[in-house]
Amino acid sequence: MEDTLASLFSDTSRLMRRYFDERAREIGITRPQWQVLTMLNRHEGINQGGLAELLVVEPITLCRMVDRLQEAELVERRRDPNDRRAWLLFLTDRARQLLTDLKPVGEQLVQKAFAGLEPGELEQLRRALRCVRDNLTR
Amino acid sequence: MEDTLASLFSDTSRLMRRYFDERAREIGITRPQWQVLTMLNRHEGINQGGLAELLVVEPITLCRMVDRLQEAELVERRRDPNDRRAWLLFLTDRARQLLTDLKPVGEQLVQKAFAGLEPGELEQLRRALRCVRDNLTR
DNA sequence: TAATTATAATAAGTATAGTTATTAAGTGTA
DNA sequence: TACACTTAATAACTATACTTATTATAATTA
Repeated sequence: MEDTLASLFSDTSRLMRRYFDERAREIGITRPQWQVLTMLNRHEGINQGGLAELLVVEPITLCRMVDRLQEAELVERRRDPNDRRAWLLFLTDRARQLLTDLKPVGEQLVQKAFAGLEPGELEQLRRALRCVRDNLTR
Repeated sequence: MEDTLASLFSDTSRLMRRYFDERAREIGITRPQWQVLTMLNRHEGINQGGLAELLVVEPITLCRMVDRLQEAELVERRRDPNDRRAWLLFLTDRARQLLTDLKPVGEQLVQKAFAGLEPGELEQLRRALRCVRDNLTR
């Protein structure tokens, strides 16, 4: 089996999602939702378009995720006083508690996924991935 | 911005999918469908469970994809004469033509994604990804 | 100022990917 | 042989992610 880079990429990312989701489910959240909350935690008050861009996702995708997160009382939409088209996004207290609970799950995933790789190899991996991301970002 | 490995992984794989899908659409196929056909090309006559395992996907996911591929006359299901529960999968001539048309798309994606990385770096990247995959495979 | 263009959000529709549960058919064992 | 167990496929449901198209509002330009 030749293990092309492309197939290695899709396999590893699917496996990471699967691992995280299995553990996050009992806490009541999915990995993409957790990514939204994490990013929002660092940029509270951002609007949907801006958050979509940070997450490298289409605006409609984020819109639907915010719908569900709002329904779950994890995210609050407030009107932007300066732009009546836009919503500003905020975490609820419940979301902050969830993030605290999920921190060890994320850490364990990273530990398990990258076990056996030296710090230098990890740094090289990070550099290669950044390069790929920049090559494909338009 | 810290660029965690986990977020770099999900960003790069999403960007790769996006790039491929944009170009494959006019040919009338999605990236996961193309992966199914490619794998099937190497393992014609395999059953659905076996193909799902090769693709690191749940059987139900593959089942639905084969439904659509069959509808598009790209895949043919034939009964396994030795196991009446199972289907054996075969490519149609239309699928073979598609694969020929898509080959340069895949090659261009790889070229664009990994531009600027030395052969040694690519080999190291492949090794790291294999390690991650094996760490997470159960 | 009026018309045009751009932007923010979202609707409708489809594909992928997972969950649990079900059906049908093999396999093994008492 | 009869029963339990396993396996192959799939149904129903949900979440993510994309497409094109629409609505409302802002910004720009003629």
